[in-house]
Amino acid sequence: MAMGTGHSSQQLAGRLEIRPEEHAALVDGRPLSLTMRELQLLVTLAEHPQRIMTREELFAAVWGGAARRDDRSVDVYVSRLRAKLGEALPEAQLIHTHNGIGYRFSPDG
Amino acid sequence: MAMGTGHSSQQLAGRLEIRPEEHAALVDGRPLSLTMRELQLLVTLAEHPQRIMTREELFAAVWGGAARRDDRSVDVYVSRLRAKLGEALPEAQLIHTHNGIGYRFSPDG
DNA sequence: CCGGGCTGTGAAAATCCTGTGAACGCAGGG
DNA sequence: CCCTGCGTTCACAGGATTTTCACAGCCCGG
Repeated sequence: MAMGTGHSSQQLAGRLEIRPEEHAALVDGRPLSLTMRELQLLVTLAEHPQRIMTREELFAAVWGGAARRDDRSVDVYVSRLRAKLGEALPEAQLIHTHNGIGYRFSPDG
Repeated sequence: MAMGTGHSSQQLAGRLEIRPEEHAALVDGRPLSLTMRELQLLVTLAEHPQRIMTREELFAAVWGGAARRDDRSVDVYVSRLRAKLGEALPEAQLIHTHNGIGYRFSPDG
C-alpha cells in the first residue's frame, strides 16, 4: 500500500511540489486547485526541467495524438496555468516561452 | 501509513473535533448528529488532511468493495455531510471538490 | 402495526471544464 | 510607418461533472 508521500514526488526549488500520483500540486503544502488538463500540463513540463518542450510534445503528452496545425490549446492552457501559479507564487517565472519552439519549465524562476 | 494506530481524537484547527472511537464528531464540544455513513465518511476524509481522495478510495473505506461505475453515493453523502457541517460551522469550507478526481478535507477551510 | 430515521438511486438543477474563435499587444522586416 | 507573424488573453457555447432533491425500501423501537 504505497499511499504515503509518493516517492515520485518532485521537490522543486523550495515551495512548489508536484505529486502526479495524488493528482496534486502543492505550494507551501497547500494544494493548487488545478483542472485535470492544467495538472497534466504542469506535470509534463516539470518532468523535464530546463528543457524546451515543443508544442507537439506537450500536446502529445497531455491530449494524446497530434494537434491540428493551428491548434492553440497548449498556449491557452499554459496561460491558465501561469495564472494559477502566479496567484500562489507571485514574482515566480516558472514557465518560459521560447519563440517559435515551445515552452520550458524552470524550477527557480 | 498505518491507520489503525490508536490516536483517539483528532483536534482540528479550532472547533471541530473527531473521535472515531466514540463514534462522535464535536463542534465546540457539541456533538453533531451524524448518521453512521456520514460519520465514517468524515472520519475517512479527516484521516488524510489536505490529501485528495478519489471516490474509489472513499467508497472502499466507507462502503467497502468497489462502487459501480456510475454510483453517486459518495457525492450524495458528501452533500449531506456538508449540509450538517455547514449548520454547525457556517463560513467553513472543510470539504473541497476536485473535479474528475474526488474530495479533499482541509481543517482550516 | 405504525412512525421515524437511515440508505441508496434516479433525475433535475447548478456548476465547472474544455476547446475554439477572435481581439490585443508586441516585435521584426520591408 | 505599416504589415505580418506569433503569443497571450478574453469570451462563450457545448459538454461533462457535481450538487441537490425526491422518493421508495428497510430496519427498529414503540
